[in-house]
Amino acid sequence: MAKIILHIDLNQFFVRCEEIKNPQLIGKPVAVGGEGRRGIISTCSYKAREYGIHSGMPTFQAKMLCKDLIICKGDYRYYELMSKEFINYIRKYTLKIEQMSIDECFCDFTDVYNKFKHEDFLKLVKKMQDGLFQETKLKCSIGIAPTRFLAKMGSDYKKPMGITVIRKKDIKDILFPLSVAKYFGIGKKTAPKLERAGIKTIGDLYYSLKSENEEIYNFFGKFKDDIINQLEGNSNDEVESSFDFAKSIGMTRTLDYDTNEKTVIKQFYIRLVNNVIDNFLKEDMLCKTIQITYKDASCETGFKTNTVSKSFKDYTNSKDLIYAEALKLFESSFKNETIRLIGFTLKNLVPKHDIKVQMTFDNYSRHEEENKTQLLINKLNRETKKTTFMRLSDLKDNKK
DNA sequence: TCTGGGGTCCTAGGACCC
DNA sequence: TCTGGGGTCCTAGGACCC
Repeated sequence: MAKIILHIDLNQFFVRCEEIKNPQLIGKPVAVGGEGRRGIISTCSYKAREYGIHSGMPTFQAKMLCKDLIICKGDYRYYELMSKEFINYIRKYTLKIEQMSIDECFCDFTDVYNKFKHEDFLKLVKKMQDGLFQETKLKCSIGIAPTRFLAKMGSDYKKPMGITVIRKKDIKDILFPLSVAKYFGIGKKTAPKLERAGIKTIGDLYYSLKSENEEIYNFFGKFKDDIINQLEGNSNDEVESSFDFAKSIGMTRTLDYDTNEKTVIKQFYIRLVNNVIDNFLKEDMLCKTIQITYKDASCETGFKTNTVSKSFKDYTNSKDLIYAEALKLFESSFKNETIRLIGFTLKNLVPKHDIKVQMTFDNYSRHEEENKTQLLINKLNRETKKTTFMRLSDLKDNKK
């Protein structure tokens, strides 16, 4: 029997958190974002959207559109606490929850559904939505569907406080008329290309793939079947209520002013490296790769981002090793360009518990090449882990 | 005043091993 | 002389999402 998957999406979450903290903000043009010279809007209230403000817009531009715009700096610790309240509330209904980001999750409601008739089930979902609001003051939109993809598209369909059911037979009516840019996974680079090729709606996309339109077919390569499956309601429907480990930890920061002064950039970089290593060490993980990100200040190249990376021979959590290699990589990669942004990321992370390590990392300062790690990657015991950890992870729909 | 920052996944070319 | 082919890892870059 088909599954009943819910996707629950908190409406304008950061702004809503600010409104809960300070109800005087309700109904006003409010945005959460950076206030500095190079700040941008992260989220904004529906009132602010009436002025044409949207996320990703530079703050100064948003202020030009609405001079009364209230900018909140953003309190991410507080948002994380609210996010935990959200998940804890949903747990009253099911434990099959997969948190996708700070403000959204998938739930498998198949068992819940089986206890109710269809009509009663919708009432139950409505009750859950209202209950969340009463208990936490958070608003959410809910998509109900037999697959994750359709549930995700459903929660996006009607906001705020929407509930949208997309059964297989509803796909043509609900999704096909939508702009192709609404398709989850098609972003601002791909959508214009498709539109130029005459693919304007999700329906156009589906029929062109089905008719084996060669241009579109080649464009999507191996994903064409995934898209067809998603649009026929046959894609992945497993909700994995598992602990999802981060695969990378990093920080990037935009400088207040572009510069090519090596001493300034290096100082800035060292602060980033230290912060990233500190965050990493809290996670009980090992890493294998370090990466530096540079955003070139030259406008002609359109803020081109360059990365350089280096992998260690073995997984490590040695602060000394990572720090020393981070400096080396900087020295070998920085070419006196004018820099707008710089970042440092640790990649290829694995949980320490999953690896049996004979570590001699402490010897690093004596002889770095002597580090010998013997790794045995064990299969995660996913069942015993809880889903409270908040990490972005990806939708499994595209994975086959 | 002039476009952030946290991530994930995929791809392609080259190196290297067998 | 000439130079296969599979597999894996590393590196860099691109697209996308929240």
